[in-house]
Amino acid sequence: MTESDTRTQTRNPTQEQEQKQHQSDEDIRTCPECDGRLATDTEHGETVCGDCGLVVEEDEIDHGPEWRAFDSAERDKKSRVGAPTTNMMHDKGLSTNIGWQDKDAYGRSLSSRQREKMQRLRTWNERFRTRDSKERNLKQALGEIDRMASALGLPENVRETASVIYRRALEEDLLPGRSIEGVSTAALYASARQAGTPRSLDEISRVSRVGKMELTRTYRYIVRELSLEIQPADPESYVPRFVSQLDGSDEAERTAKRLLRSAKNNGITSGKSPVGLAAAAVYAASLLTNEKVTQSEVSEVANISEVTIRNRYKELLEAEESAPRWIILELLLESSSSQNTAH
DNA sequence: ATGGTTTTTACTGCGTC
DNA sequence: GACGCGGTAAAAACCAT
Repeated sequence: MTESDTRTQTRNPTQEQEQKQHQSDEDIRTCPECDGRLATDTEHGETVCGDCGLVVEEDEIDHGPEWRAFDSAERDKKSRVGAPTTNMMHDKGLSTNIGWQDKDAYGRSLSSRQREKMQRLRTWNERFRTRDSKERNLKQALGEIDRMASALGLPENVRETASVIYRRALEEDLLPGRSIEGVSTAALYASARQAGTPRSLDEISRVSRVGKMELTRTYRYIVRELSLEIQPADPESYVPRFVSQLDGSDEAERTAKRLLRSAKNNGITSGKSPVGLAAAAVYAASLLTNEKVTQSEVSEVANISEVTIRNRYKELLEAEESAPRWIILELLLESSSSQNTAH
């Protein structure tokens, strides 16, 4: 029972109930030495004689987990030892949480007296939990981040970093004068870019309650004040999403990425919008792989005008033709790579 | 605020199905 | 004739200064 002892939470009464039952299910065999009753000691994984203390069997329990995991993410998912702390909850999930069901640890209903008591505890616990304005602020912001992230299909780690960024903004008193929505949106935008799964400003502001203007202002502010290091979005990171939205093949995806790489090496990408480049690459790739996709379809999923796609994709194809010179250019660029966004 | 750059809007012409 | 595509000019948006 060490596992449940370390927990302060009583989130899952039924599981512990099962464990109890399992434990009382003892062997009733007799000792080979003195015929005394044998007892199973589940704590140490031994079967011992109750009379003479002879250990009949030992190490019969595998103390390791009964599951297997092949990477750390899987391990996180399967391990149920302790509650993981998470930045997605305003108190990192460490505060006491009183269940809403009026049941005790064994799943039995409480008496009405107990119920009243628990209700009072719940009230007070909630008041302490979200005591000051910062906590309440954070709570709302994290809810907002969560909502937007799911609307955009962003993975959990992005939400986590967004939470961290927001938390930092809060700690550095960056909030006054700015809306909670604005800052949470900016935090999400920043973390999505940091994680290499960027969403364009348009996409973000579509699910956010704040307009694009406020978002960009807040975003810039946050990035500056927290000195976050966010590189300009890599066009390639948009490609997989666009290709899949257009039902393109892996072949097309690879081709698009190759085009972008050669374009980058030719130095024609600087100053151009990454989304536009990605869209153009996807379109160009669809031509090269004979997968019919129209410009308007690409412009639809990428939210980029057809004109931009036209302009970019021509440049991409030209760059591809002068491919052999990449290597030289690459070397030249790398020696003076400090300013590849110069303009 | 300003100037330079990029993107968008709107419109037109051309070829094909 | 609708559609996909290409081009252009002017407006709008963006960015560093």
